[in-house]
Amino acid sequence: MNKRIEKMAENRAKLIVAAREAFADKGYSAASMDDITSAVGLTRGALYHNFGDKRGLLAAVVDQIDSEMALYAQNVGAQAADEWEGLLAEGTAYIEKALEPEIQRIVLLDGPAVLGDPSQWPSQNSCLQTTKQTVEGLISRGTLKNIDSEAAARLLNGAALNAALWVAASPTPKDVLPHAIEAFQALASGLLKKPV
Amino acid sequence: MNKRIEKMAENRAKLIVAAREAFADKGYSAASMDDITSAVGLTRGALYHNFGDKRGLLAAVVDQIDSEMALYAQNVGAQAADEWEGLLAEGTAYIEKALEPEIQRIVLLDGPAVLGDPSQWPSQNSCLQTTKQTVEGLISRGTLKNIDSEAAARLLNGAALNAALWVAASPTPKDVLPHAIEAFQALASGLLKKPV
DNA sequence: ATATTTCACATACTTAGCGTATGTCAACTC
DNA sequence: GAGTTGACATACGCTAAGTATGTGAAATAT
Repeated sequence: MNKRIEKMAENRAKLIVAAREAFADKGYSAASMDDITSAVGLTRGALYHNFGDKRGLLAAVVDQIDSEMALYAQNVGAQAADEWEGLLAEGTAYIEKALEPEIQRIVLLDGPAVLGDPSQWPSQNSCLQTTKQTVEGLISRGTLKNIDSEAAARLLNGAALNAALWVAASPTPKDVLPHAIEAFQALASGLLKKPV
Repeated sequence: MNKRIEKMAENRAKLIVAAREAFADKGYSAASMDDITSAVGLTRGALYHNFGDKRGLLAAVVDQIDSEMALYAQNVGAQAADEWEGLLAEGTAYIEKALEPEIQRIVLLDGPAVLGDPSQWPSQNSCLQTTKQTVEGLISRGTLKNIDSEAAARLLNGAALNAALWVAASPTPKDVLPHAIEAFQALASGLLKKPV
């Protein structure tokens, strides 16, 4: 029973997949809603019914990607030797993830422009929450200086984000990436109470 | 003589002013070119002749703002006691500048989304160049660790930028700003060879 | 089991705004 | 002062977002 809500969820998922592809490929504004819907055998009617408007669709896509990234970052962080290494690992993982064109285009470029500041997103930017928690743990354990955890998390993410943009846009990403990671870890070490 | 190029420069300037206002107010995509031109008694013909397309207009606006910011940052940095203090001062100046809605909307949100990575802009992001030079000076003097100067500059700017976005979006910017600045300075100190 | 309602989605239409092709008149050239 | 250039205006087409309305299958009621 309830074949309708089942079908609806299925269509929503299909639309998000199609939108994700189109947004990544052409960018938000150049991606047409007719193309997205017809790619999965639906019409704009379905889109407006499910997501309200084009922004709503982008929000749904961003939310999905964001969740995936947070999950990934958490896994990477959990595998590190200690929590401090975990923070560094999370950061570099973030940089590497952000090298994917899809992430850049949708989450780092179009997302903020269309939806506004990431920290205000309904998805709450789960990625940010992850690092914030790690930072808090490290502060309470006396590893890090006693600074505002949200501030630290935001700046770390911002640094990593720009590092990724820079690396991706460079003609030789492979050569530049190590420099970016090195710089990131140097900056992060500024948060340590007792410098290495 | 040459009344024509004079008039043209004047019109260009007027259009940039109008565009700057419209972009800051409504955002890039919502700002209509008809509105911009009619606001200064011209038509879209003038706009397309001078800037090629809408993107070209945004590029011109961004270029102007960027130059202003670089000039400001340099002045602030030059007034500091030493070069290290100058770097910190530049960073906080950047954060404070980025609190202006105009800067945020045009340079930090719409700019990257429409024009792509800032470091590839024709204006070369003069602001970035300024910090890069400061960093190089500090490295050669042995104050900072020997890391890639461009990487350091990019990450510092990125951190500052996100700090500004965060502060501006917060319900109580005044209270949050000091935390942002504190975190920024902590991060920056990670670049120091001999920690304070 | 049939009638009724609901609602997920389709269809048709309106409108806004970018880009382009063409026109025009003042400013420079010869 | 006739010809040419070029900065800008005018007019048009086209794409694409949003909206209002239609439709048929699934859920519910009788």
